Amino acid sequence: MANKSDNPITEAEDRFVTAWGQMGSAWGISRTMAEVHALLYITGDALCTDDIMARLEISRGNASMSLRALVDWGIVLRTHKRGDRKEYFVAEQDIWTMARAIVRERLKREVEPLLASLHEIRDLSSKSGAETEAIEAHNERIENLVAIFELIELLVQRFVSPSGEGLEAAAMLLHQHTGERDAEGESGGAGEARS
Amino acid sequence: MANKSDNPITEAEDRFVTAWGQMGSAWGISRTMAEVHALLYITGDALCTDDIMARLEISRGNASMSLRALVDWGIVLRTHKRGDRKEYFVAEQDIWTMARAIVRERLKREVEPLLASLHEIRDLSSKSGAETEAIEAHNERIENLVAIFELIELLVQRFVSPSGEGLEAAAMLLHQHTGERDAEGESGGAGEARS
DNA sequence: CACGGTTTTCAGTATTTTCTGAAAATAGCC
DNA sequence: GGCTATTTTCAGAAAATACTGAAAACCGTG
Repeated sequence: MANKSDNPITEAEDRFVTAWGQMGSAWGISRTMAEVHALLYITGDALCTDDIMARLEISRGNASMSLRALVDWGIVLRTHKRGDRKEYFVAEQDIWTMARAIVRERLKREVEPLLASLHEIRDLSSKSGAETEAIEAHNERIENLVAIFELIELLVQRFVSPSGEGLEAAAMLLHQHTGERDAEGESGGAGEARS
Repeated sequence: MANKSDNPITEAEDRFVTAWGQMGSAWGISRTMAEVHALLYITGDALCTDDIMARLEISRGNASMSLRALVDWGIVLRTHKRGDRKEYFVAEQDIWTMARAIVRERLKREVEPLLASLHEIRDLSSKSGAETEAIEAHNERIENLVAIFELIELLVQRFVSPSGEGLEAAAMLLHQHTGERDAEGESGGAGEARS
């Protein structure tokens, strides 16, 4: 068997794994977790822990923890092959479903706690007896933050969460609404992936 | 002079600094940088390096580097006070301007490089002579990624970047478009902050 | 152009985060 | 239940990241 860079597809996969891993770490996700996801997504295959360990050269523990996290995020699913005791993992292939899961999860983990803090802070601030100009300005700043994050939460919930569909529609709507001036042709829309 | 938690506003400020710092680190921004920004935003004052060092208990070097980064991001501005040699810093107070700056910057730093990689990977992938079903599926996955990130880039550029205004409008549009069903009243919209 | 005040830089250190590897838990099978 | 294959956990190690402090650079002034 030849080198792993024997064909351009494998090379492309590796490059994608690297790029996605970097993106992930810039967004506060562990590089390895993003790489595992990248590998599962780009190959499209059901891989077992050993496949992933081998391809990414990581330990069993790391693979196990990353996979669990990805399953928790809802962008990777566990599967089995008949007659094989091992667990296999597949990435969600529909890119909008994936995007929704990611956005939903980040909302839950980061925006909601922040909003909870902001509400507490607002209560605390309004307890201040005096009503100087400085205090009013402070309160207004808090209000503005609460308002923008509530708006974000609302929008995300509307387009991303419950029923499912909607994000694409919104994207298309905006796309249309602002008028098309893109250079490239409409080759391969992002909404057509198989689920 | 009393304790620093002497009044609820100061307490609220500290809490906000902490919450914003946590949010920042979940999003791949250094905690301190986010805290410095939080402090400048929430106080609304022009503070000098020493003020910030004292309030956040950080070193001069750290303060200097964080401030520079914030200025680079375009969400903090340098100012001066007449008859004072020191530099002072103020946070952008308009929350939409701030949001636009942040989104724009992240697009530039993280989405654009990813897209560049994806384009290279696409070229690489298409070099594969053979056209098996597996290869076609691989190419389609890459196309889907390119499409979704190009859409994101386009939307962000449209609403966030050049002319300036637009994000609020979009938000309001969507807000309207999906029909209002929020429990709370419309107290204090996020768009009214002074610049 | 020398001086005091101010800011920046950066080598070294501290802290945080991530990863490993082996032991413990779990799960299917006979 | 006992046996083996597989997965999970987690204490400690390694790597990455952030922070400090002091020296160097900068900058307006006399």
